[in-house]
Amino acid sequence: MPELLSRRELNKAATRQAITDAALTLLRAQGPGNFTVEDIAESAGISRRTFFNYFSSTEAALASMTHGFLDNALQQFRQRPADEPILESARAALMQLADPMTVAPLAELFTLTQDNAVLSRSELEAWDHCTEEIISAARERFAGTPGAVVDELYLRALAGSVISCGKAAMDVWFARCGADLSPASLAVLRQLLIDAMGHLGSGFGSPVPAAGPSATSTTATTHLNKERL
Amino acid sequence: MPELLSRRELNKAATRQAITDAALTLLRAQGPGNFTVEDIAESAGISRRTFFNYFSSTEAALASMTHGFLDNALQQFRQRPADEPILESARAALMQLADPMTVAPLAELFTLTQDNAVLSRSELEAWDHCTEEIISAARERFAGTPGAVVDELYLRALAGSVISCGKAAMDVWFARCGADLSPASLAVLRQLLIDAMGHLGSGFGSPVPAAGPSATSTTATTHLNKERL
DNA sequence: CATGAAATTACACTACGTGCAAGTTTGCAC
DNA sequence: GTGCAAACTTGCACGTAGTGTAATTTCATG
Repeated sequence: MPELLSRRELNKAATRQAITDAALTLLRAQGPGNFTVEDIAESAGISRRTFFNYFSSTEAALASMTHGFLDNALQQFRQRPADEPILESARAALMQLADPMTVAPLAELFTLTQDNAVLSRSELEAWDHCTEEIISAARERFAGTPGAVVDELYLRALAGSVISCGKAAMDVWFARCGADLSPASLAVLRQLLIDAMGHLGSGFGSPVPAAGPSATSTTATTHLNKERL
Repeated sequence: MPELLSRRELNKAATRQAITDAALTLLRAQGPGNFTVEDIAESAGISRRTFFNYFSSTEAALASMTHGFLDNALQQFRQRPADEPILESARAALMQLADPMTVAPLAELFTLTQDNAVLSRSELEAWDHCTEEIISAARERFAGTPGAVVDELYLRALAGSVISCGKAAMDVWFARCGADLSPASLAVLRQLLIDAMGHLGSGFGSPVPAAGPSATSTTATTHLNKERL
């Protein structure tokens, strides 16, 4: 009776989930750096060795949330029509992130680890990994148009900049709203993402975001400054 | 007889240098991950414990080169006139990197570590650290103009994008030219940096770099593709 | 149920990173 | 120079990370 997912795969998924849950619980309770892999394993009901069969480190286990978050955005990007301007595709993909269910784990993770060097390092790695995937996705898209010569520099500079803008928007949002997930807060995040992509699309011509033809960009970002960054 | 640098500081600088030299030598000889901190310490003529008084890990010792490299660029940025367009300042600062003496250590480090996860992680951290510093520098610059409201999102998105473009240019350059430090190769790097900043300044409007008013941008980047990335 | 593949586990081992308490070097005042 | 205090180095011990290996258990399939 072959189901969609075999027993083995279900077990693995459950174990994986148990590990990340246990890691997050311990992070909440003890704070970063105050618990060991053994603690996680015990809390997840597995052996220390099994933990390492799933993740190479504590940080990797926690960063899997960020990976899931970014994979979500990447999936959105891949589904955009190929003839759409690429910056518009990126904007639309990033917009999907301003969803309560999506950002919630990342927001908490951010607040819990923002002052921890070794953990933010894994976050960096996750963003970088996403950049590489965007490069692949964009390369495939351009390769679809026949006869086009793909400029590797263009791809990499673009993908890196898009990710940087997404990261900048989230950083500012976290600094401004903390872990607030209210509709108003998420609206701020959306506007920040729009504004950041607006800056990118207009070549960073002016610190005051010029309202694009399609974006009714209220200058919500220019009124607040001196945030805790 | 108080010299410019006291004996203590000279000794520390020498030890620090001995450590990084030893680490680089071992990296060349054994390859990444095939030597220990103890090996470095012995090669540098110090104890294992002393190594950790200077660097928190092997990767940190090696990443100090990248830090020096990027600090150089940052210094250039800070020296640009405050009324200059900020993207032009960034372009000028990045241009300083295309200097044989400056890129040589970084180029070698890159070729030696490009397929090593744990080492490139430290490189990422160095670039991120530089981003934060650029944000500070740019914030100070804008704060200089009286009455200006500093848009934190603009700052962070801009700094991140500039760094991403610099990184993209170096990545493409390494992929294309390897560790070649000939004048021709460095000219390629300069052109890549110019083109990347051109893309950024024009809002990534077209994959073909539009020759800016001041840049005689031959489209050197569009002819080659399928590089080993 | 029998059999083999896949996953978990215990165990051992190397290396990392740090606290601590010595010992050594340097700077400074007398 | 002598003495002293601060800075630096070193050895030691300890807990933890991460990995290889071999034995054991769990699952799928005939």
